[in-house]
Amino acid sequence: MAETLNARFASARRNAILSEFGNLNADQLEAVAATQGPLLLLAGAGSGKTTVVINRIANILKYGRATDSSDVPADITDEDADALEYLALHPDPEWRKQRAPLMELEPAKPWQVLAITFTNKAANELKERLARMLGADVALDVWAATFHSMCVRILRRDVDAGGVWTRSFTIYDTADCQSLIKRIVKDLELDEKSFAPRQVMSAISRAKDEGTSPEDYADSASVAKDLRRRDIGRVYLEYSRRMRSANAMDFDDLIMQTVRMFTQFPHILQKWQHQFRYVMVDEYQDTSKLQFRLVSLLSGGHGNICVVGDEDQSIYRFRGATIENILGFDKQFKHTRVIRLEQNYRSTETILNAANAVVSENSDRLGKKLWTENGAGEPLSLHIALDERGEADYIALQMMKQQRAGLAFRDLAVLYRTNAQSLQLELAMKRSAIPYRVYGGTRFFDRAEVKDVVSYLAVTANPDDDVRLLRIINNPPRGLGAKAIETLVEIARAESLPIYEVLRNVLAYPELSRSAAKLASFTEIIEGFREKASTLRPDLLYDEILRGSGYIDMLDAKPSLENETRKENVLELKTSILDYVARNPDEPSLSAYLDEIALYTDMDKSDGSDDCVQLMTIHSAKGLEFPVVFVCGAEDGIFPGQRAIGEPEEMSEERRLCYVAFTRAKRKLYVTAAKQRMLYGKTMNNPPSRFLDSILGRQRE
DNA sequence: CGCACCACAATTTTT
DNA sequence: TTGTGGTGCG
Repeated sequence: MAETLNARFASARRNAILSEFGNLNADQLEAVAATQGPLLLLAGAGSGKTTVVINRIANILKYGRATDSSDVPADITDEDADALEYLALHPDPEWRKQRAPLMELEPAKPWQVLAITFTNKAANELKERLARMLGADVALDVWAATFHSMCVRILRRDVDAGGVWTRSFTIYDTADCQSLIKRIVKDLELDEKSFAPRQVMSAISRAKDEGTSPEDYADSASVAKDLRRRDIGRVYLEYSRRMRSANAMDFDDLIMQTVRMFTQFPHILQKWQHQFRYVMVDEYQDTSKLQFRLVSLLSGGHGNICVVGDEDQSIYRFRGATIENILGFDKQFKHTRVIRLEQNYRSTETILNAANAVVSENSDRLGKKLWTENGAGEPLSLHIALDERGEADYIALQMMKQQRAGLAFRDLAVLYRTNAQSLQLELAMKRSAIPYRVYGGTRFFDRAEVKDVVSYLAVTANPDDDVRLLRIINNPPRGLGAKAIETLVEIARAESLPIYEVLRNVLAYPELSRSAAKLASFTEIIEGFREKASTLRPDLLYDEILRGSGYIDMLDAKPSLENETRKENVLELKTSILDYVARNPDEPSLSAYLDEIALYTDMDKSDGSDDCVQLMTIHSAKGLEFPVVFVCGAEDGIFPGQRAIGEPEEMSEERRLCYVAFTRAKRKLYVTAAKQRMLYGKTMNNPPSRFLDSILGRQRE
């Protein structure tokens, strides 16, 4: 008797709760309800994935595990079950509120929910949507973050346990790391041509991803008698040393050191495992091995791990992402439930068929077929122009047509494989007077002048930051010659000290006597900033730095158009500091601001407000949608790229990239190519993309 | 120390 | 073709 009441109650409870999440299809509801244990959510493009993620979190926060458990309170009655059954059918808010306690089963606190996203932008959107649903106070306490920002938060609390880094460690961006590597390659007297910073860095990055230490790396090289690997191992070792000495971490370190800390100190791991009752990872198809390790560690306490992704949209292999994570999830986590979201709400049948046709040639898939109720819609337009200029003009012409037909410019997007293709498109937009915006390209924080002034801030926060210190020690010029700086660096190396330590005791080194006065005056400037940093608000400190360093004076000294732009950028940084201060009025700190800009390249003013057509690479279009999409450069050699042809793995990724490109379109898709194209000063005659054959159902021999 | 000139390379990119 | 980075000269 009690048995049936309990079952009736649990089932009614589930229905009552789910009735609150209207507008979801059966699969989506299933996903929202599945709160416990490992869950693999295969969400095709345009399948309402984000909505499901938001609602699932809301369910966890409001009702805990109630929709996924047969546990019921001991003292329930038939009336209670009746009430819930009534609620499932009659969405009366008053009633619902009254009966809420009946529906709850250990609701989670906001800070017990961890939602890892691919970008900061996505994390913010998640928080905003949660705030609208549940209130800002709840949303703010949910851990919605990228892998990197989550790790920073964790490390800032606990990293000092290891005794290597302090909690005020500095984050190096890619350019900082490359300049360090370049210096090391020089110092080790390796050939700078065959050890390009870029390549060395990606080798080191791969080693870190595989959990290989510098020592192991060098060992494996000597076993294999691989000379190049041995040398890279030497660079890797020295790189790690100097990063530690500078109290700095690169992006990979943020994750690797978190994993290391967790393995080394089980009590720290347990603390975090305990905190995160629910762990969610979005864009799981683009996670790396190291990230997988981190996810398994973090979710190892409660075992509630939900990953969301689409193996057909895995497009970041070049960056260490491994599609194996999503393909093997159900083997890594026992008793995984798999839910597929295959109904597409975004595109027409025509568009989906084209996308499916291309990606269905891949073998590394879990299998999934998108379908839609949207109907066939407009036919695809394929256009092969004479050259890239003709292609761009065709696109501009079609854009004008679409606009006359009633679409806004912002509804139109051009997607290309490589940034180099944007130039001709821009020119065509200009010729046709179409307002446009190019996404990507050089970012604000990558500009030299911005890096300079940020370096002043960074050195003020952490004077052991050698890379940034070297960037500014003679910038603006202070009469320090290359040899003086070289001597300084050598002393620091010989003594295994940060450069700044040598500077502080400059008089103790006779080799530096000739430049001692100049070095001391630099040290004095920095000391002055450091003193002020403890009392001054970051924006005021910044004013002080611009003046005290002589940077603004330097720009003013030689008025030119270029220097005007630089000054604008330097002042724009102040805007960003002020913005940070406004968002953190209680305790604005310099180091927290530096964290933010290290992890936030996305200061991009995303004005959806101005009416421009949008030009971007396919990669940066991931997650976006547009009524009309132009995919250009559909030629073998461009898309798929030359490097991918003949490489099955790479070809798979290019097909997925094509799938991503096509599924951005809601109503109409254009695919264009050029018979002849100038690239890097060379004219090439590329055949039309093999992807066109897939779309048209043709075989190529 | 700054500027001019030449060589050279060059998917995709967020953190 | 374009941009960047290194070298050499004034």
